[in-house]
Amino acid sequence: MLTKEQLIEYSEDARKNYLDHISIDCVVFGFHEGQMKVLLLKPQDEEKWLLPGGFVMKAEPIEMAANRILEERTGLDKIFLQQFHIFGDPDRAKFHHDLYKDTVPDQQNWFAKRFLSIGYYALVDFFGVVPQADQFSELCTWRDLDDMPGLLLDHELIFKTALDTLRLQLNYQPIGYNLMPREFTMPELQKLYETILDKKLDRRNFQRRILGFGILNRAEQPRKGGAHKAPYLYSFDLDKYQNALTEGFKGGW
Amino acid sequence: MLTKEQLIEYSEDARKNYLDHISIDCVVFGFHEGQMKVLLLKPQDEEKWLLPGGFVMKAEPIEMAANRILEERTGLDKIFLQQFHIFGDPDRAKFHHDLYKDTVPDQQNWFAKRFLSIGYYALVDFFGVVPQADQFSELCTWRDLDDMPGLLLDHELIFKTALDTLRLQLNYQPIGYNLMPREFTMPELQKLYETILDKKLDRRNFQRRILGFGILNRAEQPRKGGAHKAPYLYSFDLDKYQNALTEGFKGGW
DNA sequence: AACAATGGTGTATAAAGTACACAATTGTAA
DNA sequence: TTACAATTGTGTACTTTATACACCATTGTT
Repeated sequence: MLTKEQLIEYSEDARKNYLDHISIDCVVFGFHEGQMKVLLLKPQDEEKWLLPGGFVMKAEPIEMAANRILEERTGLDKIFLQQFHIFGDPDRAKFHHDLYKDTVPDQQNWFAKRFLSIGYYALVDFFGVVPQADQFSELCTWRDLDDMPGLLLDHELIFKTALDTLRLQLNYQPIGYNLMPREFTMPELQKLYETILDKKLDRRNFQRRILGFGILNRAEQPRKGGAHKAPYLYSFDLDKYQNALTEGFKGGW
Repeated sequence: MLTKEQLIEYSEDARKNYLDHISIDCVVFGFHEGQMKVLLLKPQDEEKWLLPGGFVMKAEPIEMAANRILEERTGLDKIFLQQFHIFGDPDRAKFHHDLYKDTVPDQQNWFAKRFLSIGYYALVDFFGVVPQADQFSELCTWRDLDDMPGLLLDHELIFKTALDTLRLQLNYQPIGYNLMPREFTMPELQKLYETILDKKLDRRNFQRRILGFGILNRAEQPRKGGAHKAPYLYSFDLDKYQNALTEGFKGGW
């Protein structure tokens, strides 16, 4: 929790630089060891957590704002971002207002405003991220999708909406380039799909379908060294992948 | 075009009642005589047209704002609305700013601000709508989808995005309840789909697919009186329709 | 050498999508 | 009255896609 003075200083700064009433919240997905991860912040002196978020500078395109905000949290630039919804309930963000309402007048508290929040989801390379807390938080870290803590404000809703959108996208767009390492095996990619969809897929049918999309290149050499049969390594054909992103697939899972 | 005084008065009013920096633009689709229609406004002294739009009151949920704005333009209440994107380019709405920049100082011109616009599309009953121009416009009327005039600002982009979204929704959601009269024939419904998708569909396969969704009731009596064979009349089963809206279909066209 | 675990490939079957044919009804023209 | 065009209802063969399941190959372990 900020001191009264810190809050007022932050507020003055924000009033100068940021658009009123607009915030951005991001659901950052990563994938590691067969687990879907979400980047979360733990505010100081709070039980519940928050999605990484921020504000839009007065002359900044919103997509650029989302990128800037996530670069601060992850160290990554040029993140794959997808705007998915705007959350505009008048009471969605009374939290910071209530927190300080007795000590700081609303005029001086940037957070006392009503905020509409633009929801972005991001797909990022787990290993590329160096989580970095912001000034309100004591912790910024990955959390497993099936071990999510409670979230403040309406961030549960934002998260859930992002996940639903991602699942829908899976039906008509390729997913994975931003989440997988450069080279990966078919079972690894399948695990990603299974994690996002939260259900088992048939190994053989998955392989046929994915290969049918025609966006993968198979490496000459299989991966050696592990136990069991050596699996082939695949990588995304970026040209065809980008094309599939724009054109879209048919059908559903 | 407003006079200087009108603009200043409007601006004072708006500053009091509306959220800064946020606007709403709506793409209202109707269907009549086998043609897809969009509700457009023709501003005074302008060649190009605009989508109906407005602002969000300080304590008003955004969905309610969209509803209020459209009620003013159409006379309809409880409109089927779908938020589909937020348009946030910093330069997207410099139009009204430029128009008055020499006569009204930015401080007094509500339109001189930067606006992020929330895009909603609406599906409405063509006959239920009584188009009503706003104070900036000389005309509010339906335009054919294939006879669209030029649009101001980024409204071409907003319109196009809405149409793309609608086409996508067609793949996994029922469409039609809000666009068709209570009773309609299968060829009439097919025409709606063909118009939205802008392509011919096979009559027999369309019928099978639509009936397969299980959201239609067939009336006892076919429609009499027309030339040619009397077609059956169908209506949507609202319960099943609503359920399909939530649950969604599979596959694509 | 047998075995468990994993991965690659194939095949039979079911479901869905596509293409097309034919019969029924109704108004119009000959 | 009859032939015809236009429109609608229904069926059927074919193709493509989805699903379920079987078999073999490779590698480390026992």
